[in-house]
Amino acid sequence: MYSYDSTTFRSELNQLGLRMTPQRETILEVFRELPKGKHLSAEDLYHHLQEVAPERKISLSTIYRSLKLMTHLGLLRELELAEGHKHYELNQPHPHHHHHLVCVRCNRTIEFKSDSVLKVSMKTSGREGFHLLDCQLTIHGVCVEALKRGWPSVPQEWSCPHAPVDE
Amino acid sequence: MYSYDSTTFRSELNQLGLRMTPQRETILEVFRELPKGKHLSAEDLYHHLQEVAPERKISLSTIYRSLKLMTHLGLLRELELAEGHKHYELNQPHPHHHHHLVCVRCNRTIEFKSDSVLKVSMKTSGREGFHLLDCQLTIHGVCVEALKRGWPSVPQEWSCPHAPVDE
DNA sequence: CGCTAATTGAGAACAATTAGCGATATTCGT
DNA sequence: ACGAATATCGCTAATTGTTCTCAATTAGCG
Repeated sequence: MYSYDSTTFRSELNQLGLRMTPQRETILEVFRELPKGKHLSAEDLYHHLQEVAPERKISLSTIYRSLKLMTHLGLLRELELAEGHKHYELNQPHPHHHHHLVCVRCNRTIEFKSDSVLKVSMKTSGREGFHLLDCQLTIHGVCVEALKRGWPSVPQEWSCPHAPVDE
Repeated sequence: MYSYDSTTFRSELNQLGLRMTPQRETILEVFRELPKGKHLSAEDLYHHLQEVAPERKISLSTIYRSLKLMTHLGLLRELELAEGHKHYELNQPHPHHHHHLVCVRCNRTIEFKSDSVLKVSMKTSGREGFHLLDCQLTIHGVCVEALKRGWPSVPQEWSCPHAPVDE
């Protein structure tokens, strides 16, 4: 296992004068059991619990509070994948750390890994004297399916097409 | 000048059956004159106009509509810098294209450039058959000042510190 | 110039998130 | 274990950022 377990979570909370609660434990558990590549919004999590384990239902407020806390603690990663609301996933260390490619038309999301992005992030944060927490490369594009479907025309002058041509 | 001018904007609009309006022109102008490294939210833009050029005041609805349109057209870039609301800046082609390093405590934002991120993005989108629109690497960290000020402790097990150690 | 459809402004409507507040439950010292 | 101190919970109401509705206006084109 490569990410937080309940015990580590508890001691980290206690170090900060915070407490472990069944709710927090439940939320961590849900994220740990989430299939790879899935991420949940607050609502998603709320409904998921209601369906899968109604006896462990957690109020929306608590969910919001916990997601924020756990993100702040580095347990979770907050994703902004252009769907209007935030999504969360476990924040995993290196070999599992990944980024996202998103189709701006159909919202399809693909995960990918990149050591060079990690390196750039470490180098940059180091140079600026930052303590690195997380780095997310989000690529926006249009997938072939969406293009075929004749979605609104794609403009010509984008930033990335002007990227260096070598390599 | 490396980005859209009003004329290009107009013809692009017209090609799509849309119209150039004083409001849209004003908004483009504001962004073009914005100092490097600054980005505005919808509210920011609204108030900026009210102060700087009250006679050209634009309604909030129109601002939201225009920001969305211009982002969709590729003129603007939508930034999610963890401040709760979206910020916008001109979307600039290669040598000016950049990414952001953000302090999660004080919200200070530093821009930086990276060819390797561009390359990763082009390669990844190409491999998945995506038409590349924009790529943004956002690094979250804590700056030294914030650390010194004794902000809430920083957790130990982060994702990026586990990154490959070679170089 | 005049027609048609895109656009605007104002406010209402929305959806996601947060705050306030008693009631409850976890932690820690004993 | 027990009990005090206080973090946390769930509820509801409030806020925030953003979108929608619709009548009035205006850009684009012949």
